[in-house]
Amino acid sequence: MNVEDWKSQIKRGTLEFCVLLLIKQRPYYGYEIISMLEQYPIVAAKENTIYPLLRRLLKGEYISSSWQESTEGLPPRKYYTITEKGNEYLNAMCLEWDNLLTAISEIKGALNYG
Amino acid sequence: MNVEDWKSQIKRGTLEFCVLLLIKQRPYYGYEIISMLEQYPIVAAKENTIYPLLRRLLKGEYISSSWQESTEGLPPRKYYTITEKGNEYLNAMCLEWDNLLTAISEIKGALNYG
DNA sequence: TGATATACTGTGTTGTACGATGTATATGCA
DNA sequence: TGCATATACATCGTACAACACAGTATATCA
Repeated sequence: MNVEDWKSQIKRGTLEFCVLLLIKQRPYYGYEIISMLEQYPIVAAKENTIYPLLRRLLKGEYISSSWQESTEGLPPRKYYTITEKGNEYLNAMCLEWDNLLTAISEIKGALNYG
Repeated sequence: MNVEDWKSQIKRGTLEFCVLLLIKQRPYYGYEIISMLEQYPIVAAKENTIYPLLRRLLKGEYISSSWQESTEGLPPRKYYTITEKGNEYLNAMCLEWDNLLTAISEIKGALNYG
């Protein structure tokens, strides 16, 4: 039990949240998601985490996928698009995320006024 | 995979964070922590979650405990106090928590400007 | 031959949340 | 006496996401 372990635990759920927030914006392909998240070490994750996550979201029909040929002779890319079900899921997540921020903020506040 | 599952996942790490934030304020006993967290459904947890968590924190020496007799004939209470090591751990968590909020905020921001 | 970018797969481990259940003390009610 | 309720702590087993480690495959460029 240390801060590194905690950072790994805190990603549970948050990673899924981040990925859906990205895909809601526009279609993303897997490698692109990994690169985007790398910018933020606290939510960075490698292939062995992101691809299973994308597969779970596909299976739950929160996202859909389609292959696109690359223009520069690169391997084709699988683009992921959010579905209507995914949008509803994400909206529910956003509400719960706000609840979480409120809860932690108030618990922290008790440190000053409790 | 649904919002209820996600709420359970999001508690990973956050619960530990909340418990330490509470205990930093003043000594708390287990049942009191459970009652406090019940006020916020997103971080609410039962005995089977909180007591193992407290035992892990004790084992890691992030908190210490002492039994106190109850004044009204109720069962004795085990009070938990944060240690110096626990304070350092909590400070590191606070920094990472801010990183997380920044990351999610910027990823959300990409929805508007990206 | 090697590096880089893209894209996906598989095995096994770890650790936390949580369902279910148990132990124990004291009060209140019929 | 019997039963419910509140308080207070504990144990057992399961599910699952993150992740370490490793591998497969295509295509470009030096």
